[in-house]
Amino acid sequence: MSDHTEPSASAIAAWSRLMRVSRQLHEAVEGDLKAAGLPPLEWYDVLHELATAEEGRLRPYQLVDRMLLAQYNVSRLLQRMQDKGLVDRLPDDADGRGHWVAITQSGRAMRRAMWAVYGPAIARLVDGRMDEAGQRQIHALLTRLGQRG
Amino acid sequence: MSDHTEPSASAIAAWSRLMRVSRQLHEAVEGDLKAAGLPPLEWYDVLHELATAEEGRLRPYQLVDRMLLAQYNVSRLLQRMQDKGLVDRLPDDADGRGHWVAITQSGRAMRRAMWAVYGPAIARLVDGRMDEAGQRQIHALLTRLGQRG
DNA sequence: GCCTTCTCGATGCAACTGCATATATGGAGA
DNA sequence: TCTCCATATATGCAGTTGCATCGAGAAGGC
Repeated sequence: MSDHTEPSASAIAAWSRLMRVSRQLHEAVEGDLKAAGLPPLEWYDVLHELATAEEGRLRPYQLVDRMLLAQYNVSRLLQRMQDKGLVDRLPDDADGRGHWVAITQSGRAMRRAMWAVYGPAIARLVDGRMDEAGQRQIHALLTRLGQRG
Repeated sequence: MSDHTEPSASAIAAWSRLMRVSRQLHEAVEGDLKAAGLPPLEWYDVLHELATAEEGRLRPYQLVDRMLLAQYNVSRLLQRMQDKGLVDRLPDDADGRGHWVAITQSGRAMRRAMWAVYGPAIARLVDGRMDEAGQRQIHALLTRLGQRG
């Protein structure tokens, strides 16, 4: 589709829009959470992954894979969340190198509290601006962009 | 389009895909730049804004507006870039509170060097994965999402 | 068993960010 | 002019990130 060196004008336009809009929307949600005295979005992602995982627990490396976060970043994020009592670390009897990270009751409550802000934000920013057909279209197009190949 | 509280399933799907793919692509480009020993993407944005501005210069607050960055962040980013000789600060005779930030020759060279990596990355990640029709479509849809309203 | 290599996770240090606030000038109005 | 508020930019401090590396256990070959 190109000489693989100089991007097309339409690719540059799509790229810039993607970078700008995604950051803008991300910050809008972060702002809502902060205004409600809640922790950042990535805490929600962790809690969500854990809550929907088998037995409410995952190994840290699984979180690294699912969240596209650096390993050291996950390590410290979990430490902070544990300090707040939202997750627990439990030994993994089958693998002495690591441990399980399990969501606590307090963590489940925090997930609900965050969703009470996050959900309406998505409703406002996405449902409020685009009908379902557009949403499906953008989902499909972004999926193509995310495909490595 | 909704009760403005609970987002639709398609909105959640579009949202997650947007957050995930934009971050993934951003990191891919940052990785390319880092591998080439070049500074981060936002340095390119500053250099681009300055290079295309009247007389190659802008006031810091104009960069804040165009780049959706926090004021204190721009202040320090410019300091770092000045330390590397990529921009200069010049007094603004008409407004003693601030100053002009001007791109240097070295800054223009850095912009070219970064584009030599950035451009091909966009070509690979966008042109390589989607034809022009798709690119235009995603641009249009994202523009709608970015519209406050 | 023993060695080598790989995987999992944590951490010291430097760089960067966010928040609150400081400094200085501009501008409007009494 | 003097006062008061707004705008432009910088900065101290605490919290977070990135990078490199470390230590410990797992896994495979011999």
